[in-house]
Amino acid sequence: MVDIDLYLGDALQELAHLEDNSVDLIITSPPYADQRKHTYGGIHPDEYVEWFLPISEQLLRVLKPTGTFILNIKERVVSGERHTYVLELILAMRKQGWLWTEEFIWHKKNCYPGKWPNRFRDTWERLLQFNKQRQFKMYQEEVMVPMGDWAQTRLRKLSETDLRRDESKVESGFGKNISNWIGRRMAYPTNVLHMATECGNRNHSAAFPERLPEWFINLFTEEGDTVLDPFMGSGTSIYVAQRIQRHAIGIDINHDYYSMVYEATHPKQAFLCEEEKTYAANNHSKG
Amino acid sequence: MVDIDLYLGDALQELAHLEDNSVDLIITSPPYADQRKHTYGGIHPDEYVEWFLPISEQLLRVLKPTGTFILNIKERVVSGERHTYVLELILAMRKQGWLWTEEFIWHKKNCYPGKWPNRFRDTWERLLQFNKQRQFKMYQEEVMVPMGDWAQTRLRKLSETDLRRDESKVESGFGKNISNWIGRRMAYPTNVLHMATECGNRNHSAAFPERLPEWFINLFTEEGDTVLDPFMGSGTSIYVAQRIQRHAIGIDINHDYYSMVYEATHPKQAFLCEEEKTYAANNHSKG
DNA sequence: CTGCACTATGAATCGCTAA
DNA sequence: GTTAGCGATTCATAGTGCA
Repeated sequence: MVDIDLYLGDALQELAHLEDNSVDLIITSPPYADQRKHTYGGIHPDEYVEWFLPISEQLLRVLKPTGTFILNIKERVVSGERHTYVLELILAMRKQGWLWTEEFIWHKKNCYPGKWPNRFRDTWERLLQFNKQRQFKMYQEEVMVPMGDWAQTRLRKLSETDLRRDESKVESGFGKNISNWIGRRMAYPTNVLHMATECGNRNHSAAFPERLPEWFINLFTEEGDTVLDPFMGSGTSIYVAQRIQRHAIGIDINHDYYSMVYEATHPKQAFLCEEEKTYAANNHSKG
Repeated sequence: MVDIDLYLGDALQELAHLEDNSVDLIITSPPYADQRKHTYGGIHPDEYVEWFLPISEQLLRVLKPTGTFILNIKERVVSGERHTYVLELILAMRKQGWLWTEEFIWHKKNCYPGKWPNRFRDTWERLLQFNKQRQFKMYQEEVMVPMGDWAQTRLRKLSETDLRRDESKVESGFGKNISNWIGRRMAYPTNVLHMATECGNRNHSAAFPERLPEWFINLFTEEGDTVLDPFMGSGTSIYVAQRIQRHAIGIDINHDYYSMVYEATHPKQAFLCEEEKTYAANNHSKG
């Protein structure tokens, strides 16, 4: 069984314990900005960038050159406006040395109902992808999705246009190198992720559903790679990382969260010491 | 029939002809950076903000205090990174006096295919909502969508094909026969819009499908209100505005586009002079 | 009018090579 | 060095025509 390292404490301080260039994937959902001063994790919107930059500097240090940082974030509405701290954060992180490679959209399908006089329900969040360099590890085949039904009839006989487009040098498009398409059942996904928010978890509200970190962990890491979540909360990404055989590192300042994740990820430790290989093999079908 | 004002020329110069506080809704899709070079000359990503700010200043001037500005835009990839001109534009427009009220996501279900070593297909674009003040006109009831339960049971009785065809209807409420759903259980939509790009239309490529401007025009204006598109292109928003009885103002620098939109929006002018009411009524089924 | 097959096409990006 | 051009790669949808 792969290791799990859990740290109880402030993200900035605990990150100092990690070595340079040691993490393959950072995926986290930091505490959202909050105007209430004294709630857990609440950072005032106007101070958000200032608060996060030292942390992202540490993250830049611990991430391998080929690694990826996925930041789940969404700006709050303040005084009827979307606050700009996320935009400013992206610009500031670029100055820090990060590359803003991509922005995925998480479309939350079963978002809670609600109505406001001049605003609809907010059913999406940003999943910002940052990298240290243009070349990074990505295992696209691990997250392929079934093609639409259209493919069955469509690929049986390519249309006139499909063939013509192949000949035409100007128009690019479907039909080039048709051999690639014979028997193709799966397609590459897009940068929009449709996932319902988790509602089955009774005891705690997870930041995101398991499928979300699972998707990114499969996309950006191999078995045995290291996944870091510096704001693990209820530990969804840590738990998923363990399940699919990644080395997980989790940090949280809240003792209840820390204990809960520790318990969940260290079940029957003594028993498993001798049986880890077997356990790991059997556990594969669980995903 | 409501008026249509078309201007042939540069957006910045033609906007000067419009009066202060005279427009209820601005909806436009300006040329993206380095895109559409043949018609708009192509704006370099690094100069995009600088190029757009004088235009947005004019837009701020002509928009009514209760009006809304919807800006359709997406940053392109430059050297493996998402360029930051859109983020910078939002920050700069706020300094200009705009409020960044909301960001809708347009999920383009049929995006262009493609595969790259470190990137998936880009299936979404931003629809930035800007306002002059916190209180603006919004007619939320005009864009309600059928609710889950009822839609599910109703659709289950339909054939496989119908089900597939109507999926978009259920998700987004942008179905054509939306009137059939009125009186059923309706819900307010979200800030994620699921719509395919237009694909059947030969001869001209529209920036967005008709249902997109239609949705925003219904949401932010009443009959007789004024809708402005300073980069009308093939005129989708102008045409829709006319169809649903809004006063439309369109600007484009390209003579072919101008002529095409003029022809399309001024059919059989002489005949219609006497029969405009009848024509308008009959024309409803055209959509 | 419905069901089905067929067709056209959409704001793309990367890496290599030539100038 | 720097840029510009071009080949290679890749899906999903709506409209049309016809039985």
